[in-house]
Amino acid sequence: MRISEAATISGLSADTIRYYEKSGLVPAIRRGPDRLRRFSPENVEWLTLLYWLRKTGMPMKEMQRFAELYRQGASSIPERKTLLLRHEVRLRERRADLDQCSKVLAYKIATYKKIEGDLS
Amino acid sequence: MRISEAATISGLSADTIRYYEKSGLVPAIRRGPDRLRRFSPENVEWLTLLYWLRKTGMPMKEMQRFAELYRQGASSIPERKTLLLRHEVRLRERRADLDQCSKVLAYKIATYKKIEGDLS
DNA sequence: CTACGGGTCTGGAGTGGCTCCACGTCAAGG
DNA sequence: CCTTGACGTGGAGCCACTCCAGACCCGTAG
Repeated sequence: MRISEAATISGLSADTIRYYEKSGLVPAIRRGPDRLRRFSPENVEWLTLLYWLRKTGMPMKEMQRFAELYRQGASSIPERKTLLLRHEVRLRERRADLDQCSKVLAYKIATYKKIEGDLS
Repeated sequence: MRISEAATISGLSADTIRYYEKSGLVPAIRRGPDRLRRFSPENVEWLTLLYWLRKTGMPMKEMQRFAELYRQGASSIPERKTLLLRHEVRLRERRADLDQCSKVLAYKIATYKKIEGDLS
């Protein structure tokens, strides 16, 4: 499959995929005889994973490390697992941020409503 | 109060506060006779709000609009409220992203565990 | 055969939102 | 009087994209 299809499936843009490849985040994208990229299902699965990791705040350096481990094969699985577990911690932190922000907003909106009530 | 204290209380860095002021996100920061910024409690409350909005993904353009409305006084309160309500929608979307990512991670980690089990 | 439209390539510039730094000023303390 | 430390400004640097120009290739229509 070619880049546009890989983009729609993974959620990343074609530009971002190329950028990720250049930055070493995507191991082993082959090229066809036409020099165009060909994406295997594993490639697309990998990109989809990157999509979610990035979207939830994993920095590129960490994704680079992750890709490096991936290239090293099955022996790196324990370390890959710890990396993902650390990301789960980040998810929890982000959820706490969202909750905190919800509270702040609820308070603000309530005071706005009160002011509106006072004015009318 | 001066910038470093405002920074620790609001959660923003002094650099970011100066940057926000320059970008028109913080109305009416006075200066003392020493030309240093003096932050009122309302200033700090405002900065804290900005901190949470930014941290949860409100773009600067929207915060600029918000600040503009704030400068227009109480008559802009309905529009400020809708702006915050729209941000609440964004919070829900982000929570959904985190949940989705959690699922992806859980699946990945489970397959890693399975592979580790198979190897040993 | 040629023209053209569409998808892809590369390299490079531009953007958003900070972050860091050099250099200068000023007030308080030793 | 001299140093120290918080603050000021202007500008460079950084991350993670995003957009664009210009070239290439393929298929289809005229």
